Order: sequence, then structure tokens, then C-alpha cells
Amino acid sequence: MKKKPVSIRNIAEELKISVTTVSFVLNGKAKEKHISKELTKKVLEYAKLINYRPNQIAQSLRTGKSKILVFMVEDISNHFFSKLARIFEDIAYKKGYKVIFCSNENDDEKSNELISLFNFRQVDGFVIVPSPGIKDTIESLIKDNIPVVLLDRFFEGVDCNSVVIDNEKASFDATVHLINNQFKKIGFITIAPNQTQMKGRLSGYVKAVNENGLNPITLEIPYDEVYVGKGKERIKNFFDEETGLDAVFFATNYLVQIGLEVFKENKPSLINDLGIVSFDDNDMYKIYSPTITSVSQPLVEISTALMEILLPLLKKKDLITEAPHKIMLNTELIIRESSLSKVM
Amino acid sequence: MKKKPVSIRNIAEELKISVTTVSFVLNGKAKEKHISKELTKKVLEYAKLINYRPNQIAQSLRTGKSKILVFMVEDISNHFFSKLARIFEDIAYKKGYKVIFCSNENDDEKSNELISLFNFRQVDGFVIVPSPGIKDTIESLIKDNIPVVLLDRFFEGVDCNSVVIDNEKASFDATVHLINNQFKKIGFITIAPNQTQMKGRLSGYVKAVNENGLNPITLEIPYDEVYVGKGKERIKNFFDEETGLDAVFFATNYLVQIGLEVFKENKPSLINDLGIVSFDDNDMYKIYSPTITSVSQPLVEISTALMEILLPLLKKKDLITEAPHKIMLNTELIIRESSLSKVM
DNA sequence: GTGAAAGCGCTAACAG
DNA sequence: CTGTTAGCGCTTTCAC
Repeated sequence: MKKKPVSIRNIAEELKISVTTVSFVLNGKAKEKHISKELTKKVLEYAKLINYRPNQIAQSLRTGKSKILVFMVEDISNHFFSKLARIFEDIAYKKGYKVIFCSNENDDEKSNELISLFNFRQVDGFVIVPSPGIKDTIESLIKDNIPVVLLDRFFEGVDCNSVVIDNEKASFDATVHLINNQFKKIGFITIAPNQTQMKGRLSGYVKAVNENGLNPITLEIPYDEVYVGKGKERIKNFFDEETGLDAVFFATNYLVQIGLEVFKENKPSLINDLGIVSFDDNDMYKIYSPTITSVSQPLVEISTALMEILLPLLKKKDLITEAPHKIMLNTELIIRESSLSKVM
Repeated sequence: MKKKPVSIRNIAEELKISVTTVSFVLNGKAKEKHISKELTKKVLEYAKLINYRPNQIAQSLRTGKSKILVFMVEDISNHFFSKLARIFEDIAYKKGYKVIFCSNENDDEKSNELISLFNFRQVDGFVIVPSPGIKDTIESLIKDNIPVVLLDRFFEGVDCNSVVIDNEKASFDATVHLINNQFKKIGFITIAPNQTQMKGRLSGYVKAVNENGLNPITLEIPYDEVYVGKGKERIKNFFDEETGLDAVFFATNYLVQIGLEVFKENKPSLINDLGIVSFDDNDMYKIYSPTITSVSQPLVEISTALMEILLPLLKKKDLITEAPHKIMLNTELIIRESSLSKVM
């Protein structure tokens, strides 16, 4: 009952020709190798008839290409990353690549472990949202001629492909939007800015408040603390100490979650009285009360850009000569109720 | 500069022994094969020294095992599935398996395409959230001796491993909870119940209302319509026609999203006046106003069960003799504000 | 105790 | 135009 899969050899034997010929035909090299039209057709037809599927593992061993891409993010269950993953998946499959997703929790050790698990050669390429301290690993990946493109953040001084958004501009614009809506004491809650995307978000905010004669009021929570659930306490303390805040700008979507939880539990009125903006959109924002203004990243464009950088690299042999592609995309500020002037 | 990876042969040559011996040692068969302690140690040390990593592709070709699992769900960007994926990922990695996630959109053609893409042999096992009409494909997978475990739903009359929740009980309990909170006209909004999980949710609801002398009032939207965005209109019409509803039970989390959107746009007061329960939890529910009651699935238990079924199958040769494992887990009703009696 | 060698299924240089 | 053949890196049977 065990259906033994057909191999290229079966086809060759059945048709009484050599495996080479079959291989050439199947790989679309019939023309190039001057194989007769009839033979080509015969092979193709028979292959289809018996539903031949090449053994990709054998192909991989031979060609050194696995047709597998790794998509490593902070947390695949995070709204932003899972949406991105979903779109990237579709694009990759259309190009004949499978995608392995994994989550590094923004942890260096876990990142290195995962990258080494994929073993530098089992996969054809990487999309990586890098944790803060894996600069060296990325560099050695590049030196080993493995296609990598960084996502969401990058390392200063490392010549590596990347697709990021213009965090500073996005943050600047969102802050200005709040200022235009009469908010004067705008708090900025972020995770510790030891990575480029967070640096940009912070500096955009600072620049905007400064240019408008206001003072920056920031809370920087180390990522680790957020991860282990201490963010709530930190945010609560922040609001206890910083009295008179009339608006708050959260630098990531999970900070919004925590922030709203704090409001909900302590001063529910804040939810309506405060101007609120979230970095990253969430499906729930448009049905929240009030609806929440957000900085929305262009998911489709990001995924497309990733693939456009990656694909050519997957074909090339020597990547070293390539100048890295650094793409910076713009975000969209989706203005909803939460950020509109509360002044009548 | 190209770092050519070390092979088993390099080790053998360096140590002036045969590849066989190296292979035995590396595979932990030193004892079994009576290889001397010293030689064993020498090999192991040298392997570590040069940081030897077996080429998994070659291993796969030889052993027929790829150490890759496929985790196919409806939509990896859906909150429930992405959380599940995240947990499953961790468990699988610990056991030495990589996981490829994919989304079938509950579409038969896409499901079949994906399953066939993975080619019946490149992957060691499948976790599948099956679309309605792929019963035959699943059966042929089983016949071909490929480990499969169905998730979230299954097919009546097919002897296949599965991990599901007790939908009927969950739905029954949630409905009774609403009834206990004085709600009398409870609407049930679901997608067309042509799959087991939806059948269970519907029947649990119907049973509960009937047993309590109430009438079922249901809206069944075909999955396709939801997918193309027609759900909103359907739900709007439902509330226009069914006047006097005092509560609503949504059978999936994306229906809640659509429902809240409808309320928000048309009769915002409903959000507070209506009793609301959602099947599947969402991180945002606890910060919504009101906080939303939900039926929460045990994500960790589900993932663990999946792996516990899968692992032994991955080792066995002949699966046919195995009696399938069918696991049914219980959900938890997380009671929040939205479902509490509105009667003072 | 250890090694030689076959071969997993495929590709592609080389030969005719 | 088509076929022979040598591996890709590894596991495992069989022989010594």
C-alpha cells in the first residue's frame, strides 16, 4: 500500500532514455540542450501522467539550495509581525520558496542559537529582525556569502541590506499632529532605545516637541522588563509622577496594551481625556472607544521590498561585490478619535 | 574567504580513521559498535573543535527524514493561530524540529496545493487545521503513512489524530452564563457551520437556549463572505431585523471585530447595552470598554498535546496499525464586564 | 573494533 | 542530440 514515489530514473527506464535527458527536459533545458520536440513532449507528458515530483532534498544536496527562507522576528505572535509574516509567506510561496518563521524574543543568545540552528547552509536566505547584540553574527553571515536582509532595524556601520521605515519622520509627524491638536504636555513611552528603530522614534518625538517650545517627557523601559511583565508598574509610576500630562505617545503596540490596561485599572477617565497615539496599528484600534490614532507601517510594501532585495541575491554567487540595498519606507498616520483636540 | 563547511570526511582524514567510525561516534553509536573510549573521545573533541555541523540535507536524503514539520492553519496572522504557532514553535525547536507555518485561508484548493507542495515526503509530519473539503487529501496522507494531526476541527468518520476543544460544552456554558445574567434574547452570530468546530458551537448554544425556554436566534454567514468583507453588511442587517436582542454571542474572534465595528458605526450604545461574549480570547478584550467576556482556548495544552501525539509517530515506521489519538480539551470562560447583567 | 563501499535522487560536465 | 558517470554528505550493511 505504500506509494513509493517515482524518481527520475523510473521515467528514464520507462521511456528507455537516460536520466540526463529526463533531467534536462524537466529543468527546462530541452531547448538549450537541443533535445527533440517530440522527446521533450513525451517526457513531459509521462511525468505528468505519473505525477512526478522531484525530490527536493536530493535537489538541494546537489545544488546546495534548499529553497527555504528564514524569517526571524521578535515575536511571531505580535500583531505587526504576524501580519507581515502572512504577506511575506504569500510572496515567497509564489516564488517557489518555503518560509520558516521563528521568534528571537529580541534576545541575543536566542538569535544566535536560531541562526546557528539553521546552520548557515540549510537555508538559502535570512530575513532578520535583529536583537541588539548580534552585529557580529550578521557580519559573519555576510562574510559567508549568505543573503541576509535586516528588517525593522539595523546596525550602524554594518554594510547590510535592510528594509526599515523612517521612524524619525513618523514619530515627528505624529507628535506634531498631537501638538496641532492643542496638546501641551505630551509624554513619550518607549522601550530603551538601544536599537535604531527606537532611537529614531525617540529623536523624532524630541525634535517635534523642542521645535514647538515644549519639553520632552519620556519613559524608557528596558525591553527585558516589559518582557517579564514589569512594564505595567513602570507606566503606572510614570503617570503618578508626571502629573499634568495631557497626551501620550506609545512607541510600540505592546506598550499601548499595557498603557491602556493601566488606565483601565487606575484612572479610566484618562482613556478619554488624554490624547493617545500608538506606533503600529492594530485591528482593534478602529473599534476601541475612543478609536485610537496610530502610525501604520506599510506591510505590503515592506514584504515586497524584502523579497525584491532577497530574490536577486538568491541567484547570485558572490554577494560580497554587491552594494547593500538600504530601503526606507514611509508610514501613514491614521488619525482617529484618540488624538483629536479635547479642547472645545 | 569562503568558509567551506567541514564534512565528516574532513574529520576522518584528519584523524586518519574511516568515515564510518566518525559517523558512528557522532550518532552516539560508539558503545553499540564497540568503538574504543579514547577514539570516541578524540572524535568528539575534534568535531567540537572545528565546530562540525552535520549537513542536514545529506542526512535527510539518506534517512528520509527532514526534521521539518508543517503547521497549516487558516490564517497565521489571526490572533488565536499566531499565539498557538508561537508556542508550538518553541516546543518543536526543543525537540529538534523546525516548523514551516502556512495559511490555507480555509480554502480547499489552497490546502491541497500546500500539502502537495510539501510534497508528501520532504516534511516529517503535519499539523493541519483542515478546510471543509480536504477529507480525501487527509485520508491519502494517512494511507501514505505520513504523521498528521488535525487541529481545531476534524472529519466525521475519518480515523485521524486530532486535538480539538469541547466546542459544544464551551458554547453551552457561555450561553448559560448569559442566561444567568438575565439575558433573554440572545443572538448567535457564526460562520456557516459546515465544519465540526462550528457545528459544536452552534449546537451548544441551541441546546442552552432551548433548555432554558428561550428561542435560538442565529445568523450564519458563509466563510467566504466574511473573507471578502461582506460580513459587516450581514451583521448590520441582522441587527436591523432582529429587534429586541439583548445579548449576542460571537462564534469566532474575527466576527467580534466585525460586530463591534458595526455597533460603533451604527448604534454605539449597543456596545454597553448588549450582553457580549466572544469565542476565543484577545489581548485587547481586557482593556476594551466594557471589557469583553470570552471563551478562552488552552493554547499551551493544545500545543503540548499536538506534540505529544506527533512525536511518537515521527519515530514509528508503520502508522497504520496505530489507533488514532483524539484529544478533546476544555476551554475556560473568562468572565468580564460585557456579559454581566445590565439589569440593576 | 574498524573500514570499504553502496547508494539516497538528482544535476551537469564530459563524451560521443 | 543523447548517454555515461561522478559526485553532493551522509548512514549503514557487510566484511575483515
